Amino acid sequence: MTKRTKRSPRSSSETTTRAATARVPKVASAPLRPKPAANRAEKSAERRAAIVEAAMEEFIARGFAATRLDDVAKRAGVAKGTIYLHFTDKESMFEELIRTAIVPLIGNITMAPPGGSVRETIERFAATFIHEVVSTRRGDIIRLIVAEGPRFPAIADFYFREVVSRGLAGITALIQLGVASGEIRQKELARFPQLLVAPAIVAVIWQSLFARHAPLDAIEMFKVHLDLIFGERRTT
Amino acid sequence: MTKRTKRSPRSSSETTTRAATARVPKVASAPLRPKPAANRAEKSAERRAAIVEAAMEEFIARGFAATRLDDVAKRAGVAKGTIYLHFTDKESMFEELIRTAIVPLIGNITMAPPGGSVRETIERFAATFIHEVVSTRRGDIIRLIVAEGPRFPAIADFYFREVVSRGLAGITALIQLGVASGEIRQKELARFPQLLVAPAIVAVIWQSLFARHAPLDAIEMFKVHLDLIFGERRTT
DNA sequence: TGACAATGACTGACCAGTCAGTCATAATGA
DNA sequence: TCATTATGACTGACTGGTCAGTCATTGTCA
Repeated sequence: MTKRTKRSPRSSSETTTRAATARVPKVASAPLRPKPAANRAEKSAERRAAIVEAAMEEFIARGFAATRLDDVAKRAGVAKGTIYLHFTDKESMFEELIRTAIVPLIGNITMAPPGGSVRETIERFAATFIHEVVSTRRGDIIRLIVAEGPRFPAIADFYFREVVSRGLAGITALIQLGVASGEIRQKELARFPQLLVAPAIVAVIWQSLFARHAPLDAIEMFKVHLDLIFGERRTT
Repeated sequence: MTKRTKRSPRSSSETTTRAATARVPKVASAPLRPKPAANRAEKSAERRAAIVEAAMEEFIARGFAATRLDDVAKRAGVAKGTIYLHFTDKESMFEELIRTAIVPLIGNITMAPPGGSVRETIERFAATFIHEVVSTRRGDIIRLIVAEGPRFPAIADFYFREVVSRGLAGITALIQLGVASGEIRQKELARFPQLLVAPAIVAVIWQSLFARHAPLDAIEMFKVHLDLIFGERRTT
């Protein structure tokens, strides 16, 4: 019921921990040293980070229902009980994980440096997305949301509010900019910003399911897609 | 191990079954009456169909791991043991379900009447797809494949072989036709047929996750998408 | 009546969540 | 500075419940 209100981990110095095992400086008064990483709070934060990392891995590999917390604990190098010091239960753990995993995406997405043409902006954005999401484990998180969303309305809601609606709003603005400047012919595109990102979504899914059957050059595909919207690309 | 090879259910008269409980006519010779459905084979087929139907429902709602066969049995109006007369175990049941659920899709997809322009053909095809898949439970099956695919390589493989590669091949052919006839400007599109279907995939996902937040007119979206490919549509 | 289909109580493995006990670290005081 | 006490993070054996799969019994058709 009552959620623990640990603050999220700030520092994450992993290697130093082992190095400092032998002796712990007894600076009783000053909490001025964030680096050496050996006091209680920091260790706890590190463990939490390890749990989060391990849980992410397991959830991605097996889905929510099939993931065993015993396995998560083992992977994190921690006893099962420890998990419950950081999370109330499996379900809220899952939800919290998805939430925190998504947040950094928003940061990257919303910052859209307005330099250059609309096409350039979108191209840059798409390259970032493909590089940071499609080709990494974050893509799996998106797949995870698609997979578990219907069973976790809270997650679907959160994702819609924080990512989808904002992202689409930003893209709509970009499209309108492009229409105004004459770069984009098709005015109707602004009504369906989903069309612009659709290839990226498909790339994520393809990556998870079919990459080993037929690899897909997401960047190149997206360029062709942009050619459809902006007209033939000049040969680079 | 050994798969049972019952043929798929043909007749499905559900209400009549209950109505006919009291007395069963003894027409031993003539199998000319498909409706009353009371001999052994037919009853068995009906039960199997009920199980398949119920299992589909449960798997879509909960995913593979979280689905209880007790619930499937209850929903199908059957004892749990009966399920094991038709399927070896939960896993092979799931795989077989997905396979048989997908087959009808192929039928609908491959039949592409070549009348009219390429755009018309694609438009007709898309309308069918959206009507038959996006707006129905078959869309959920696609989502289910996305969700469970990584854990069931056999399913991902099957799906790629039987649906994705064939579908994309057909679409590639259509695109090349369009390029040859001058309807499609962008030759490169043939390299990424995924681009043509991407909006449909996105529509499926949107439907499952976000429809209640923001309904999406898939048909209209697809038309705008085709306008990008074929040029502005003439006002109907 | 014989053959086969259907049943559902039962088994055993599995797993989320608990909690009494341990021990490294922090606090206190002399 | 060192000894003593207090703290609370961490552990992992344990519990209660769940559920896939089985099989002896019962029902039904030909």
